Amino acid sequence: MPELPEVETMRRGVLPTIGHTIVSVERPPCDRKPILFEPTVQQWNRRLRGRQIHGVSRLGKRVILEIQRKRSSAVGREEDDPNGFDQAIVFEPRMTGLVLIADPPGNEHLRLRLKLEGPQLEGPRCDELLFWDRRGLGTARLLTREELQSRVQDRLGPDALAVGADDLRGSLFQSRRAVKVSLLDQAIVAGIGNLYAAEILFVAGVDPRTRCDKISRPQWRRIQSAIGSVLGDAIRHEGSTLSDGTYRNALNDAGGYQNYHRVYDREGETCVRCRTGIIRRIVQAQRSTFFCPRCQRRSGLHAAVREILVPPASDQAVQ
DNA sequence: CATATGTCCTGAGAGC
DNA sequence: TGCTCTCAGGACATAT
Repeated sequence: MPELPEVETMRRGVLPTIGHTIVSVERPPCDRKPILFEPTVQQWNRRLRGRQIHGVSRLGKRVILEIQRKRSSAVGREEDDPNGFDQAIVFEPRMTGLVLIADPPGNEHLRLRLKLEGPQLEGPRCDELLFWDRRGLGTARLLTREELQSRVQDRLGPDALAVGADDLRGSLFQSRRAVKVSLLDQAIVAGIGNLYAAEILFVAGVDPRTRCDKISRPQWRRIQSAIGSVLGDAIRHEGSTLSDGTYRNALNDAGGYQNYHRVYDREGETCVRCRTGIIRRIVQAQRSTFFCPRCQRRSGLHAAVREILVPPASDQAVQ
């Protein structure tokens, strides 16, 4: 389920396509229902043929291919304008979508192929860029720069890697929703999904059921700090490939952060921090939430402080 | 207005 | 073994 770390890893993986020219756009035949794709493939070709990829960015959980603007030269010929982009391809992987420059996991479920040409420098081959999506909940859209602003950027809160504790508190201090549900709201903060919300609140030592209007300033600071550390670690490990094996980076390699999950999908296991609590699974807004009832409490002292008062069995103590 | 629920999709796994 | 059923959760539509 690509969330910020997975999408950021995809983004980095397709950076080598920058400077390449789009030769054609194809929608491979697919037995299944086609993904949401707009406008038509003819429009994609008309608007993209001969254009260069100017940059690759990320907005929340979307990968953005920036398409270089054309400008008219003195003699009236169109040429590439190195100063910007006027269109954007927006890939939204949702559950099982992948943006690839390597062969996809299978020939089935290939949704889009961009044929590219460009200077073949050292590094991975970039003669095509693919969008593959097993479940077909993902989307691929071609937007103008203005549409990217109004239809994507303006609807998102600050990026999770840049959000401040006061942003979070300011948006949520009157909200009665559970904090875990609010962290999934992309209009509050962009990039966090179900898996990382659980990991973040574990690191922050906050009970996921806590109402936002009951969260203290120090707790917001710990949540903000945990957002940065958890997502940063996950990016360093190139995201999480769960047991279904779906998530892959742009070269079709699995991520590694699943080996570091502390609570996600660990119901019934002993908490890795206190070595006493048993990880619980509850359902919030129709999604699984995992947490340690001992380390994550709605009120009272932060777990790190409690450890001083009530030390858990630690490795040092055993030694 | 804020918050909650329903919807889409495929394939893995459970249970019989 | 082979069938049916449930579940996973992104974002958005619709309901309360």
